[in-house]
Order: sequence, then structure tokens, then C-alpha cells
Amino acid sequence: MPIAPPRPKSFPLNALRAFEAAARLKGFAAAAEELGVSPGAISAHVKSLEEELGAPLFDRAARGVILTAVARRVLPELTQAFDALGHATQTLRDEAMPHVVHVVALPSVAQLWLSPRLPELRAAAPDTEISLTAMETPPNHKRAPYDLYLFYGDMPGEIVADDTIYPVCAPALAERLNTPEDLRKVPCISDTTWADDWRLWAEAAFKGTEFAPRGPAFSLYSLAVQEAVNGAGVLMGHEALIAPYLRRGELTAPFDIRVQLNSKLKLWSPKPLRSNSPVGKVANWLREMA
Amino acid sequence: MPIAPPRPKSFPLNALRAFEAAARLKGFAAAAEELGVSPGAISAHVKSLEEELGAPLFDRAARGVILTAVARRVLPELTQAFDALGHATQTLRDEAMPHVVHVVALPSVAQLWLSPRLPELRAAAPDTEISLTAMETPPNHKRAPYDLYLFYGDMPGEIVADDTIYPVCAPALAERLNTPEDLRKVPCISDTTWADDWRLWAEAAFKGTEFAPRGPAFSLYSLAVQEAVNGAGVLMGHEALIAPYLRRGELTAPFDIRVQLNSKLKLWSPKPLRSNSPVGKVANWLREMA
DNA sequence: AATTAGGGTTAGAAAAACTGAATCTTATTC
DNA sequence: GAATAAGATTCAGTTTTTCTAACCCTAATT
Repeated sequence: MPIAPPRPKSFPLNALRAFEAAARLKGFAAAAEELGVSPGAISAHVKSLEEELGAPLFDRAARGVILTAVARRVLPELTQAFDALGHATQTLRDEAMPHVVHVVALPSVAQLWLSPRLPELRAAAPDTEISLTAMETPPNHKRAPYDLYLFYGDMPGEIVADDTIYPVCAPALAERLNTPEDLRKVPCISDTTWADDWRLWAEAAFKGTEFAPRGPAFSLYSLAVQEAVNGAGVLMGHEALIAPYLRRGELTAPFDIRVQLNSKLKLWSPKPLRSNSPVGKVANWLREMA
Repeated sequence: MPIAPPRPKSFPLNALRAFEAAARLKGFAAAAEELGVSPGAISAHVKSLEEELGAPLFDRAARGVILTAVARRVLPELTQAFDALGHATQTLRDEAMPHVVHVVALPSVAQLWLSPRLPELRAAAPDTEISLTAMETPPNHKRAPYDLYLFYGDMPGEIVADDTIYPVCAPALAERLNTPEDLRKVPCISDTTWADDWRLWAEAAFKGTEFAPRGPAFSLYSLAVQEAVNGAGVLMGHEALIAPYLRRGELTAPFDIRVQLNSKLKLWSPKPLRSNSPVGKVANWLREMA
């Protein structure tokens, strides 16, 4: 009867990861967002780690957490270690699935810009497989397992398209719109992830006059587009995304006023692109398309 | 109703760790040992990883597993990453509990050599706290959270004591033992973690004559010592461990034949010892004691 | 004073991990 | 050639971990 003393387990990896994220992002909410869990989960992880260590890692303030000296001293090394792990994971994925290109994009971009182009891409490169993930905010590229990122914003990266916005609607509805002032009389569809769109355009269109759009709000831009096509109201159109609808005549732009935003549709990769690699090929292809 | 698309989770850390251990140690059983779980758990982890990757990581052979090319290519980076994580964890522990020295030792060493010296150590350094863990085999020092290691073997490290063995027993029993041949008539206690002891000593004592010890076996050396003290039989004594019993007269050595083994009691640390650090102090102290 | 942006806490639910026992496979040993 | 042994796998059942949802609390902002 070999009563082997149980080997005590080392630190819980998940708790460490939660702590690292919380410390790096200076908040449980942000860490929860990055790791895709609820803040309560982060809170519990950190608490368990603190209990095991017998020392606090954060000073809890009402408006967020503040790192303790211990946490501050340890953070850089811990972050580096997890970065290394993230990198190794990427390598593993690349080695194991060399022909799969993992693309992550804003949901609207994925559905309205990328998805229609995908069949052509598949035809052009039949042996590389595209995996497409939609996400509201770009994930941490040192950790997340993606090869190509496609988001609007002013982060570094290659510009794929400008972001020009202007109201669009179904042709039937457009007949009732002669001047921007007419917008006050029709529903103005808004999208929660681009909540500022109307304000930005209105600044240019109304020059000081106040404009409070009224109408349905959607959390997915593609839903909003569909509703606009159905004639439910006027939508603030992002040119790169609604161009096909304009071309097909499903939507029209009733006004000439266009606003170009600072944020562009950008493409980037966590690794340098070699144009003979599958990732490089897909990137080239997306570039040509723009 | 913001239908946020769920953020896909990154790779499961625990599965990665299981894979790394299995690949590095070239076997699921060894990995299970290192991580303190059953082989089935490792198997399941690796399988889930392989499924997620869509590619095998090991070729299963009858006598163990063989790494695939993918696994071989990824292993070094993965190992480095986990090493870095282990190091960072150490740092975290050091920062959070600077006054605690984590010692890991063979169970017999912990109980028979270290434990009796501990009160004196505590008195000498009242502000440092000793945490003592017993383990049959030294853990991977790049991963496990210990400051000082104390094991028998011929690994690198500072020699704390030689390993000399000879039979010992209760004085009453010793009266019946005049020559080694008499050992054939009394119970010979053996310890499962030092299964070779009797054979090694018998080689010197009997020079070719066969000797098969018969008697109770224990999985903990300290249990065996206690039984020997109780007169249950003759035990192969390791000098450094049973010295106090000899001194107190609870055990005696009936024969003069002593065998010195190549393995020594060694002390080492994963980090360089600074003699003004708590760990350094404890190491110095242990050194003086020997 | 009301609102808001964080965190903390809790119970319950879901998912993951683990064990133990049985099974399989093939070198190796007798 | 049979027996043995090492190692991996499977599966059912259990334990542990992790997560969420819904609540609370506090300080800052409006």
C-alpha cells in the first residue's frame, strides 16, 4: 500500500491568466472583456490567487482597482511569459493547420465586406481554407489565435478602405427626402456599435443646428442595413459596406453631403507577411480587392 | 438587446501544459507523474488538443508515444514559454511571501533529518517561515514553486551528507545477531522507495552468497524506522537519517559492515543563493548542520 | 438626488477535469 | 509460444472548477 504523498499542484494557470489580464488592463471589467468571461469570474480568480498567496494583489477602490506594489513588480515578467505562451500557441496552430487562415473582423465587415468576396477568394486559392470570426473589438494580438485582423479604427495597419459615411435608404423612402431637414420627419436607424455616426454627419449637414435622430437601434449593422432595405428608415451608411446595395439599387443616397472619418478599414497581421505563405496570399488578395 | 457575438476562447492552458509535459517527457505516464494526475487525464487533454487542432501530436505505439513532426517542431518554444511562466510564478510567490522559504524533500529526509532540526532553525531565524513539502521524486525545478530541494541522488548540488547504509535494529533483537548469516532467521524490514538497499549491502556482506530478505515492507521510511524501534525486525539504516536513534540507543548496529552509496543527500536551489536572502540563510543554516 | 461606472457577493448551473477500473496492444522475457 | 509488463485508452461516475445572473455596494458625475 504505497501511500504516496499527493504531489501538490502548482499554480492555477487560469487564475494567473486572469490576474495578468486584470493587472495589465487595470480593471476586472476589461480583463473579463479580453478573456470573454464575466467580471465576476475574474474577481473570483483573483481572489483565489490572493488567498493562495496570502497577500493582496489589488487595492479595491470604488472606481476600479489599483495594483499593489507586489502586482506591479510581477506584472512585466508575467505578461512576457503569457505573451510567449500565446506566441507558442500560434506556432502550434500554424504548424498543425498550415493551410487555414484565421481571420477576425468586425461583424459588419465580416458580413458585408468580406463574406461577399469569400467565394471568389476560395476559388482563387482552393487549397487554403478561411476561418472567419466576428468580434466587436480587436482582440489582443499577442494572445489571440488569428492571422489577419480587419477592423475600423486608427490603429497601425494597412488601409484597405476609407470610411465615408452618408445617409442611405430604400428608393421609395428617398422620394420623400429633399433636404437634410426632411430627416426630422422619418425614422433614422442607428447602430449601437457606431452610435456616433448620426452626430458626426449631422455636424457637417446641420452646422450647429441640433439634430436628434429618432428611430430603431440595432446591435448588428447588417440587421440595420436589411431594415433600411426594407424601407424601415434612413441609415447612416458606411460606404465600403453598403456599396453593393447602392450598385444594385436596393439603397440610394438622398443627399450629397458625405463625411470622411479618421478611422479607416485596416488590415494587419501579428506576424510579418511573407507573400508566399497562405496568410500572405490571402492578405494580398484582400489588398487587391480594395 | 446587444447580441454580442461570443468571444471565442483561446487555447485551453491546461491541455497545453499536459501536451508540453507529455512531449518533453516522451510519455503520458511521465507527464501524469509530473503534473500529479492520472495518465487518463493527460490522454484526455492531449486528445482534446489534437481534436481542436485537427492534427495528431503523437503517434501511438505499443510501448509509448512518439512525437509527430508538428509536436517536435513546436515543443522547444512551448517548453520555453512554460518555463518562463514557471519563473514568473516563482517571482510572484517570492514577492508576495518574501519571508516564507519553500522546501521540498524526500519524505524520509523531511521527517527524519529536517523535521528534528526545524525547531532550532525557527529559533535561529524567527522571522522566516519554513514551508516543508514531502515528495518521492524531485519536481521539475523550472516549474515547481520551491526554493530549496533536499533529495538523495547523484544530481548536481551541494553535498549535505554521504549515504552510508548498514543494518540496524532494536537492542533486544541485536542480541540474537552475531554474524550476517543470522539475518536469515529474523524479519528484514524493507522500504519500497529504497528497494535495493538490502541487495546493495548483501553484496558486500555475503560476497556472492545469495541473500533474500524476508519481512514487512513499508512505503514510508519513517514507518519502517518506527517498526524497527519497536523490535519488528532489522532495517537497512541510512546513517544520516537514523543517527539520532543510534545516539539515543533506540537502535543499534549489530554488524560492522557498512556500505557507502554513490548517491548523497544533496541540497540545491533553482536560483543562485544570496546569503542575505531568507532562502540563503536557511541554506547556510542547513549546511552548518551537516 | 439621481445616475453611472466600476467591483464584490452569492447561489445555482454548466463545463471541465479527474479517478479507477477495465481493456487493448505489442515488446520483452521466460 | 505463453506470460509478463509497459503504456495508452476508454468509460462511467464524481469532484472540482468555472461561469453567469442577479443582486449589492461605493464613489464620482450630472
